[in-house]
Amino acid sequence: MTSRSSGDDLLFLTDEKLRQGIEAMFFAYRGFTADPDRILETMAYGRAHHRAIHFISRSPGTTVNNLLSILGVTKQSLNRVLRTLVEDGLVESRVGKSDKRERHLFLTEAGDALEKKLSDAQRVRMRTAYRNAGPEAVAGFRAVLEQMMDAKMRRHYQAIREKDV
Amino acid sequence: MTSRSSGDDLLFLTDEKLRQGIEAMFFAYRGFTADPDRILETMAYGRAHHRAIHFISRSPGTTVNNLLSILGVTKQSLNRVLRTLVEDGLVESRVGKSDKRERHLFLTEAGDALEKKLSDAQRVRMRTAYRNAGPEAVAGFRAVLEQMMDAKMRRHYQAIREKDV
DNA sequence: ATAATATGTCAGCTTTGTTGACATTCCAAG
DNA sequence: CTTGGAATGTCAACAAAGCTGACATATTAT
Repeated sequence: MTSRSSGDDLLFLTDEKLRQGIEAMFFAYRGFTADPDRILETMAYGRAHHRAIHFISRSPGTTVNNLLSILGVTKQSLNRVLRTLVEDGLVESRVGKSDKRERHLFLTEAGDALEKKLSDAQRVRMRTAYRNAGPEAVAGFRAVLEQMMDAKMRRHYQAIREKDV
Repeated sequence: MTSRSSGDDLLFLTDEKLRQGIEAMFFAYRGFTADPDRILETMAYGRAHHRAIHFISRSPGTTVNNLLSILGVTKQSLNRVLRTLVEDGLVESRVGKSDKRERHLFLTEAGDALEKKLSDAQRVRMRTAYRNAGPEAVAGFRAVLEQMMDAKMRRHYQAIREKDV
């Protein structure tokens, strides 16, 4: 653990450093989304579809409400995306067994194929970045990102993460 | 420097870890923009205005073309944002001295005040995250982000960064 | 003179978010 | 067994912020 107290060098907390961090986030997020975006624009889908597919893939059988909460959008906005994905046969929406009001979402084979395609593209960049930066940098990267999340989002993040601890 | 070769433990490069990194970026970016977004939605501005204001503040006198290249949008899109900022007296656009085709962009006092307000909100979160994670984590965070950028964006990032090295 | 550059602007389109209203289905509490 | 509330779907209208294409203007470079 890094010490956070007294004698520590606090130069990493100057406004200038913080501004650089803000810019790094901005530029990096652009890179982060660039590869899947390129794939998506060749079809009739956008980033919103990618996000839905990603989280359905990560939590098969998740309900619409849960997905809503993860994605942080309105049900109308999500519904529009989900409808096209169901119509196009990428997502299957099954009525809940115990509670029939709920819809449980699954990727079809075609949906899974697209997920893999998008996720591969994104992971290639992540893997290269991770490898170039090294394991310690990656640990730091994740620590800072986790601290940057809203508490609610952090819970979602940790819930999904608890797959391999 | 962290070693990148042979005997190293490569568990940080598993697909599962990479997926977690992808989700961390997604959730963290939401947190990253949340605070300024809350301020912006009380006025007639959005995230696009914030970005313009941020980079004009960082590089006073920058040209429209340079800003275009940093933000990665079309001139029509930027122009819409810039026009409202100039109309509202937050940004000043001065005809270039040596090349009169160029417009150099500056924040007015009012623009600077808004920049500070937005940037303060964003930095509070960054500072807390940085402090909680510690200096080494921050170094790793920035190393990974830098690796994640497109080469072109990395050049912009480094150009701005070279203010305090 | 002519070509290229930097900028601004008009019009129209797309994606993805928002509200508000309303219907349906179903669980659960009284 | 009725009724309230929850989960979902859907319609309409709207806004922010991207995009393309076309065109005008001023200025600089060749």
